[in-house]
Amino acid sequence: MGKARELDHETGSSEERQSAEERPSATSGLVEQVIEEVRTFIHQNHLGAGAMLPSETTFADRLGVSRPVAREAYRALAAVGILDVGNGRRARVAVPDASVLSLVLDHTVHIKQLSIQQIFDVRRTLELRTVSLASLRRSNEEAATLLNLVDDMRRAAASPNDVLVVDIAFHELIAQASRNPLYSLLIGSFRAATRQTFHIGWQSRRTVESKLESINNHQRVADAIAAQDTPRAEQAMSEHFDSAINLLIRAGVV
Amino acid sequence: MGKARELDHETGSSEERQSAEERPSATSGLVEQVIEEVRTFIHQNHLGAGAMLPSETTFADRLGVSRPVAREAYRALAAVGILDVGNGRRARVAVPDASVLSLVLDHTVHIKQLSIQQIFDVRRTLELRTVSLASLRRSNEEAATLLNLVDDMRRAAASPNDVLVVDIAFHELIAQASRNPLYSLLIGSFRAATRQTFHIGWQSRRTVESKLESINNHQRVADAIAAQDTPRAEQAMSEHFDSAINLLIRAGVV
DNA sequence: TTTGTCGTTTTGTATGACAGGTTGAATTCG
DNA sequence: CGAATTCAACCTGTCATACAAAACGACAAA
Repeated sequence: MGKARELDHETGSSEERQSAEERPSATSGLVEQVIEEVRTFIHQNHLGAGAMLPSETTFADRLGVSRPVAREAYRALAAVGILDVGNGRRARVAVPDASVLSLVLDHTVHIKQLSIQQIFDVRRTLELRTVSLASLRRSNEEAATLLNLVDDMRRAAASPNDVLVVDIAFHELIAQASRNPLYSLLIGSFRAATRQTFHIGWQSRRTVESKLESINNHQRVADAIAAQDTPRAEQAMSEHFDSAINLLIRAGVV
Repeated sequence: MGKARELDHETGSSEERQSAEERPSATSGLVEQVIEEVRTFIHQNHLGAGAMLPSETTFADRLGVSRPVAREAYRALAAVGILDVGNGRRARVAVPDASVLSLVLDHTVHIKQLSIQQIFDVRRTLELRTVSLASLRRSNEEAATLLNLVDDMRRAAASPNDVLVVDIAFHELIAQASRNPLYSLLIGSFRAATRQTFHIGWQSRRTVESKLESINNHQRVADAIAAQDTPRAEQAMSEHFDSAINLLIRAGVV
C-alpha cells in the first residue's frame, strides 16, 4: 500500500528561495525539510503510538536525499520524543514523556534565564489544580499508594536522597491521578530542577520537628485526597508550597 | 583553552553492561554519551546564552569519536532548543523557546494521547495565574498594547485568521507581562494546538453578537489588567475560558 | 506447537571528500 | 591613523561508501 504522498525533490531545483530570511531554523537546510516531511508522513498516514516508520534508507531514497540527512532528521525527532529509534529496529512513533522538557528546563536554569523561584510559582499553580482533580478522580489504589508514600517518607526521614525520591513520586502520582497526561508531563519535567534544589531546602530544616512539619504537610494532602475533600486538599497543598518556598527564600535561593 | 575533562572512550571496553536493560535511550549509544558530554561541557564551563561551543571536529577529536557522531549530538541538542547551529557558524548556546514544546504537544494530540479539552484545562490553570501576575506587574506599555490588541480584534472580527493571530498575541502578551519566562514558554507552546481548534470554536459562533461576546471577554480582561484590578482580571479570564470551552464542547470537540 | 538457528534487514559508526557560508584578520584606501 | 574592503582559514552542510552490531523473520527441527 504505497500511499505516501509523492514529493520528489528535484535535485537541481533552484526555486526555493521564497523568503528564507527571517528564521534560519525554519525551512533552510535539508534536514529541517526532512523533519517536516516525516511529521506530515505521520499525520497523513494517521500513525499512532508504536507505529513503524520507513527505514532511513527508504525515506532518504524517496525524498532524494542521502542517508545521513534522513538519519539526522530521525535523530532530531527522537531527541524531542516524537520517534523512538534503536539499533536494528525500525523507528517507531513514540509518545513523548517528561524527560525532554526536563532537560530544557534544567538547561534554562543553568544559563540563568529562569530562576528556581519562577519554577516553583509554576509548580504551585499546576499542583494546586492537580490536587483538586486528583481528589475528585483518584482511584482507590492511588489513594492507598499515596498514603503509603507518606509512610515511606516518614521512614526515610533520615536519608535526604530517599526523601527526595519519595517526594518526587508523591507529586507525580498526584499528577497521574488528575487523569490529564499533560499535567503529568509538565510536573514530571520539574524533576531535574527539583533534584538540584531539594537538598538546599531539606538541609535548612535543621530540627527534627521541622522535617516532620514537611512530612505532615504531605500527610494532610494525602489524607484530603483519600477523603476526597477537595477544598482541604487544595488548602493543604497550598500550605505545603508556602512552607517549601519560604524555606528556599530564607536559604538564599532567589 | 583546552581544559575540558578528559574521557577517553576505550574502543574495546566490554565492561559497560551494568544495567542497560531498562531504557534504551539512557546510556547506550555513542551519540547519547556525546550529548551528555556536551551538556556537562556547558555546565562546567558556565557557558551562558550565546556562548560559542567547540566545533564539531574539535569536540569529536577530543572525545575520540567520528564527526557524524558529534554532529548528531549537536543536532539533537539543537532540536530541543539547547544549541543554535547554523551553516558556517560555530554552535552557540541558545535559550529555549516555545517551539519545541509546541511540536511535542501537537504530536501528542495527533497520536491521540492528549485531548484538546485536557490542553484547555491546563491553559485555563496557567492563564488564571498569568492574568493575576500580569495585573500586578504589567508595564504601562504592555497595558496599552493589550488594549490595542482588543481593538485590532474588533476590527478583524470578519477575518477568522486575523482574529486568531491577535488572540494568540493577546494571551502571550499577558504571559510576558507575568514576568515569568516559564509561563511564556508554556503558554506559547499551545500555539500549534490552538491554531487547529480555533476555527472550530470561532465558526460555531454563528451570530455577530456571539463573536462580539468573545471579543468583549477579551476587553474585560484587558480593562482589568490595565486597571490593575486582580480579582476582576481573574474573573474575566475565567469567564473567557468558560465561554471558549463550552463552545468547543457544544461543537463536539471532546 | 514450540524452539533453535540462520540469513536478511536496519541501525550504529567511521572515513573521506567537497561545496557553501561565516568570521576575522590583513590590506588598502580615504 | 581610521575605516572600509578583500581574502583566506575555518566551519558546517551534504554526499558516498563501508563495515559492525543488533533485531527481525522465516525456516527447520524436536
